[in-house]
Amino acid sequence: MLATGLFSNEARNLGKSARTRAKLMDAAVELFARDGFKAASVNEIAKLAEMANGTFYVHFRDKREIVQAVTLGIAQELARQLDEAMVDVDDAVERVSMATRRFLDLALTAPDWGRAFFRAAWAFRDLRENMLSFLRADLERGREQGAFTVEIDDVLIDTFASMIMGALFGRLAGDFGPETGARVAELQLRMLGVPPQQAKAVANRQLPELRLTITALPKQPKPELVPSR
Amino acid sequence: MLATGLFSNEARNLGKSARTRAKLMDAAVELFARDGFKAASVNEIAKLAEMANGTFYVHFRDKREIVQAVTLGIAQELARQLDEAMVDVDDAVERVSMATRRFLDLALTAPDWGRAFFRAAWAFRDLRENMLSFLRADLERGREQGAFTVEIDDVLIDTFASMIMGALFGRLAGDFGPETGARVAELQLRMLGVPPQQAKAVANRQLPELRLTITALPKQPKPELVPSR
DNA sequence: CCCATAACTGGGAGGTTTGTCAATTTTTAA
DNA sequence: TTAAAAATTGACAAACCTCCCAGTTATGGG
Repeated sequence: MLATGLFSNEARNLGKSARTRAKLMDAAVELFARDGFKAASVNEIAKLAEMANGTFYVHFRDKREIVQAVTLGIAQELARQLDEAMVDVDDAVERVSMATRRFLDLALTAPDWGRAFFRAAWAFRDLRENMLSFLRADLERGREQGAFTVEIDDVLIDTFASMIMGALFGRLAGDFGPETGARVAELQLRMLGVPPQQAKAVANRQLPELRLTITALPKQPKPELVPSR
Repeated sequence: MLATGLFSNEARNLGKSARTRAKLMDAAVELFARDGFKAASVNEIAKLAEMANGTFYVHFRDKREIVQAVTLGIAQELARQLDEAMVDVDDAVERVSMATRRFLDLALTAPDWGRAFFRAAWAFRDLRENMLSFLRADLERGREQGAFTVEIDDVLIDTFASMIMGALFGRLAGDFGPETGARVAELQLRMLGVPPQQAKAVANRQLPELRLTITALPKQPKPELVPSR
């Protein structure tokens, strides 16, 4: 396995230990995506990362620990990217539509990450709830703005998330194409009480270009101010 | 393990072979529900069914085969029960609401079955698609009756199903209470284009008593097709 | 450059898993 | 009743798993 995975890419300028750790995590993502957390074995992870079995235990106490590191890393990075894409969007209708569409685009950009996230979302409640808190904020904003007529409760939040996860699954399985995100966003807005015509219009609004590279870990605070080239 | 599971119950008047097979399937349901299809081991299934490891292989060629038998059995029985509960309901709005609510009630009546179904629905496409065909029929009926304004396509069907599966997960995890079914049905009807007030009213309509016993297998029209060996 | 220390290796202990099989018990039917 | 057929058992081979550890190699601060 070449060190081309997202974690490795992020760690490429760090020390040897960090690079090895990242390589293991990239291999783990690939296997978690394919086989699930339980079925993926440490042996196979080490083998895919091209190192001896024993090396794994230098960097992780046990399998549980790499599962935690990987799922947390994925969730954080997805949340960060999503958040970044929406910083300057105030309208809740736009935000909700954008979150669904962007999330799907993002997950499809790195399908192994998407698959691993899909598994993690059902398996780890805390990770799931962490992601949902962002969602809740946008839904409540929509009520305040008078855009959503539906009552907001836990079941709604969860249902909304399930719609996204279902779409993610379908996209990853190749059942649906790139237009899926817009369609699901439209259905979500209808559910929330946005008039059908507006729901369709907003959900199909063109989004700014998606930056394709994912850098796995939170970035350095600020790049130096450099005169544009 | 006592022979109290649903498959065993169904097979209690059949020959010894069928009873043993059913006992293994009941044990398998329990473990599939808890650990998933991959993580559950044949050893453990046999142990839980109180028989020697070798006996398993008399009744099933390998693990794949019992997984298939169990998931098919669960899906068929749930579909049968659902269908039976709705034979005399013609209005699509009612049917759609009822399907969601009944499905959840049913799955909660036999939580292990519910959990195994939840896992199977994501893992086995054919099983999933088989269930969805029923759904599609009701949604199309609703369009014909002029009750649903939304366009019906594969993404809609899938999204609709995802909402149900999400609710199932939440119910099984104990996150939500019995009112969840009605709430999700309401959200679904809103999404489909039913006016909010009507959606709420229909989704909260009292349902006739749920028959609590599940008989696991449909009456077998013919004897075993496959010669055992 | 030197060498303390960090990183890595690979074999292996001890456990579990799948699937087979000869021996034994139970069921069935003549 | 009895013998053939069916069901069941439990030991076992072979593969694979997790985690450990003694020995080896690579790294980088002084």
